[in-house]
Amino acid sequence: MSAPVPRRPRRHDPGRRERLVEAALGVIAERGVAGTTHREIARAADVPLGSMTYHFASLDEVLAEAFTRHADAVARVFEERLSAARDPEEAAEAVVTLVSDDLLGSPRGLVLTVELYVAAARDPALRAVTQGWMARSRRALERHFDATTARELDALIEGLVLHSALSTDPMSPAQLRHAVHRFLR
Amino acid sequence: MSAPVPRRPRRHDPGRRERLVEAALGVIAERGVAGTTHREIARAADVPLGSMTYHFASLDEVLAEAFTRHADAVARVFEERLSAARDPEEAAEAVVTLVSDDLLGSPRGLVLTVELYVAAARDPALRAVTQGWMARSRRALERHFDATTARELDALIEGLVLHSALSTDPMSPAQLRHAVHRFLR
DNA sequence: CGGCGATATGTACGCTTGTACGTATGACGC
DNA sequence: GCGTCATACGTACAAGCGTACATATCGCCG
Repeated sequence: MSAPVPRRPRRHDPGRRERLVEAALGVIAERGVAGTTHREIARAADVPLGSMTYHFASLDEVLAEAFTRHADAVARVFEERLSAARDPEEAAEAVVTLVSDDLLGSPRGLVLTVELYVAAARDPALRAVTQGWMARSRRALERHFDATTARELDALIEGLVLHSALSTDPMSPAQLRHAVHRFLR
Repeated sequence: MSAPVPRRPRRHDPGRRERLVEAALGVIAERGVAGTTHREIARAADVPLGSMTYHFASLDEVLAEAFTRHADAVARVFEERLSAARDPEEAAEAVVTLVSDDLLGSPRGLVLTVELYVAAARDPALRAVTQGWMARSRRALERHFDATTARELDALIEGLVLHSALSTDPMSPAQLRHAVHRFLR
């Protein structure tokens, strides 16, 4: 009785490329860019190694697409929250929700963002991604605030998120609200 | 006539361990943690590969010491600038100088900091480093501001630095001053 | 329904990595 | 002076990497 070798039955998997990009994001969040390899992504998506080289020209290409997807997702939430606000007061509250719920809600997005920053420091293509993302955030804020305020507020958001993430005791929503209102007062 | 093989004459190099840690920081800044290897550090410090395994138990140990050194250096400057200020007005100006000159002055320190953040996300030992650093910064700010203000201001500084670093057009000292004073007003 | 081109798969190769370890050497205490 | 031991050095090795490529498979169009 030979061992029942589990031959891989998988075939005809449309959208596999997208699933691979998604799997790559998961691996980056869990192991970091440093621990993100063709083999690790393939394992996460349950596809053979060869599938990676078929769908992507290089590992850098996978990373670029994954980070682009991440930035786009975060920017979209940012825009939705802010476009739902009807006045500066609601906009301020939207920012608080954004930080405490969306950005600090799960460690995953946070880790991905910092990983992107590091990667962007050395890859011009990724720097374009971060810059486009920053521009979208600022534009969303400018629906409610003047350009200078928008830029400064965007920086404050960044700082609040990062600081809370690194801290042993993250700032509570009330503390975040206090900081935002103090700045906008 | 045999080729004059350049035998390595180096011997008896007290303080080599420290030089290696310093060299590691240079490599991290230039190639990132991902590109930081025993061989790369050894090359940067002009020592043989074997010297690495003699002085350090593992590569992680080198990274930990290097990042600790970096955090300490930045925190020290932070403390010096703020302890030199005599009143909140001077303290505010010290913060502006800190951000525009010390933190944004050279890309090196900035890259090292973000690399540290990423590494700390996965290494508890490094998280202790970032937390100790943050505590020192806050304590320095508390010489001039109440605890809440200190914490919020610290976050704002973080955001201003990161945002300027990622942006195509970094904020000018005047713009930074505007943001700081607006928050403290 | 037949074949062909896009997609999927397994494997091999050359390279770099972290680390271990045997040997060499010279500074320093006696 | 001399022996000893911390320090320094060169090299070897197994593991894991990105990537290339020959082969297999099957949806789709004629």
